[in-house]
Amino acid sequence: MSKIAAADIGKALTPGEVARRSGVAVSALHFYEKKGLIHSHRSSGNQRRYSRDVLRRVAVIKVAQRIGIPLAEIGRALAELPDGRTPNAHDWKRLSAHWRHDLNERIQSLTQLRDQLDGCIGCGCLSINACRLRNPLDELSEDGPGPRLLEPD
Amino acid sequence: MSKIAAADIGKALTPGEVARRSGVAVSALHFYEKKGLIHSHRSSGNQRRYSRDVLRRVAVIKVAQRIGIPLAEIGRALAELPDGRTPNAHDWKRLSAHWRHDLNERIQSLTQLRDQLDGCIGCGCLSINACRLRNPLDELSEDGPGPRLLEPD
DNA sequence: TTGAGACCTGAAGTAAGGTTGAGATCAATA
DNA sequence: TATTGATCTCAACCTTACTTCAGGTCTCAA
Repeated sequence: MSKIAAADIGKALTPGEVARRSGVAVSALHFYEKKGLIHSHRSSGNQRRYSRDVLRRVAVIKVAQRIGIPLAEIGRALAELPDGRTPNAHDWKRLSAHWRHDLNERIQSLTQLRDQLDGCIGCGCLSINACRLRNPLDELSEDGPGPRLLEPD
Repeated sequence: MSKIAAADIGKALTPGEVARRSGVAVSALHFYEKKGLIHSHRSSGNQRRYSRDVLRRVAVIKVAQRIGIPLAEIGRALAELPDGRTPNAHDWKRLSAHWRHDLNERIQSLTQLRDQLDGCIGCGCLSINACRLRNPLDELSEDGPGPRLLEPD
C-alpha cells in the first residue's frame, strides 16, 4: 500500500527529461521557475527535480503563449489556482475559456484590419486623412478642435 | 515659374511637425532613419528636415506594423522600390497585397488554434499525447521511431 | 538680442522571453 | 575509479522597437 502510494507520487523528473518531453529548453525551465510559473524541489546534490505535473503546467504555458498571452499573465492565472496547484480539468476549462475569448478578440481585430486593407489596397488612399487604415481609433470625423493625430499630407 | 516649382517641392518639415502629424515620436523618427526606413536632409544648423513624403512612408510603416510585419522587413520592402522612392499608389498596391497575404495567414492560423481550443476546452485532454493543441505540427500519429516531442505525462 | 523651446548626438535603459558562457559540482557508466 | 554528460549559479548577452538622459546647439518670435 505504501508502495503504491509512493508510486502514485511518481518518479521525479530531471531537468533534461522535462526539457525533452515538454519541448522547452532547460534554460527556459529555469526562466519559468524564476518567474514563478513552475516549481521544483532539489535532489541531495542540489539539482532540480520536477514532479510530473510540471509537464501539464508547461503544456498550458505553451498553449497560452501560442494564443498570445504574455508570460506574466499566464503566471498570474496559474498563481490564482488554489494551493498553487497545477490546473485540473475544471481549471483548464475556465482558463481556456477565458483565453479563447482573448484569442477571439485578436482574430476579430486582425480580420477588421484585413477588411480595411482590402478596401485600401487599390485606392492609394493611405495619403488621405479619412483613411480608416490610418485612423485605427475612429476618433475623427468630427472636425472641431481637439486632438488630430493625422493631418492631411 | 521657378517660384511655383519651388512650391511644388514644398516646405520642408521639421522633426516636430512630422512627429505631430504622423503620430510617432521624434525619437522614433531618429530610429527609423538609423534603420534606413526614412530619410532626411539637414538645415544649415544641422537639424533634420523632411520632405512631405516622409508622412506617407511613416503611414505605410505604421500600417505594416499593425499587420505584424517587423521593421526590418518593412525596411527591406521599402528599400526595393526603385530610386529609394516613397511608395506611390501602384507600389502600395503591391506591398499591401503582399502584406495582406501574410495577415491572412496569421488570421487562419489563429482561427485554427481557436477551433482546436474549442475542441479541448471541456475535455481536459491537454494531458493526452494525441491532443492537437499540444502538437501543433501534426507530426505524430505514426508511432514508429523518430522524434517524439511530447511523450505522455 | 535674448530666452524659450526645438533639436543634436551617443550611450544607456526598458520590456519580453529567453539563450549563452564560465567555472564548478553531480551522477551514472565503463 | 575515472570520466563523461548533466546540472548548478549568476551575469551577460540577444532581438525588437523604441525611450530617456546628458550636455550642448539652433531657431525664431518678442
